[in-house]
Amino acid sequence: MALSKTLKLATFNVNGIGTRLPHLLAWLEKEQPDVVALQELKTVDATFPAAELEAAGYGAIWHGQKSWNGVALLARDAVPVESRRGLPGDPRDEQSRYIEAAIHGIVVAGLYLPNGNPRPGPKFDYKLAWMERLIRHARTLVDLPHPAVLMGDFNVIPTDIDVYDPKAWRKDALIQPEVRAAFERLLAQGWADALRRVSGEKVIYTFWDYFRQHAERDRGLRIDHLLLNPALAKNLKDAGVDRWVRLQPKASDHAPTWITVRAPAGV
DNA sequence: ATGGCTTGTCTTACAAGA
Repeated sequence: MALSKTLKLATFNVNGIGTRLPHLLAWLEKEQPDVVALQELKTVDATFPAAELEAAGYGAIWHGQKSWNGVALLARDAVPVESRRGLPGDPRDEQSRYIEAAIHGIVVAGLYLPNGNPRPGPKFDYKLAWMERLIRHARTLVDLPHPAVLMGDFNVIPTDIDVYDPKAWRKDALIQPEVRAAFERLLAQGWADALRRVSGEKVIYTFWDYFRQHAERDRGLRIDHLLLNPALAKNLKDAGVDRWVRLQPKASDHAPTWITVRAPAGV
């Protein structure tokens, strides 16, 4: 038997793939992830940089949108086999926030959960409704015999240790009790929060805003998550955040967040 | 309570982000 192979899965909110392509390519080259979920492409399908990613060794599928949102999945030396784009449950929803594919033997859901500010208001209502649709769809994935991951920018601060100053954020949509409760209900289906599972109670941030040198001062939030179904969680090896990407000039406000897993049998 | 900064856009102001 061959030694079991390790796969690295990562999520990265690029905050505009047009501006951030050099950062993305440098990160791919250095860290060599096998599976990547991207959020906030902020570009239409026609201008997604598929050729540049192909040249870097990555097959891709993407769901763009003018100016806002937009998600993609990348596969190193492979092409993602798309199973879904867009969450079921609201045919009128035109925001590009969900894409799903089979990659290297894993069901991979890449998501960009709505921010929800300002609150209260229609954007917060949309966030809560989107979370209900995610919970309903995730129910169909969690008990699969195949490994599955939900990864992306969840725009949810799960607990007070996931924010540098809970009081400063207490009115924000990312920290509201009903948002946290919905995230807890998602986890309660059987999903493992991989960063927490690996790191215990350690403080981990994945986002630092552009104000007051928050990145350099490490005043951040943990809002990018990788949730693993039981079939994948049993293969979890390690997890982390590539904070060095956030400290580059002209960086996204998010850093790539990753796990390593033992590859599924037959991959 | 606000603003601080960054992105993309039918740009020189605005909406949206978190």
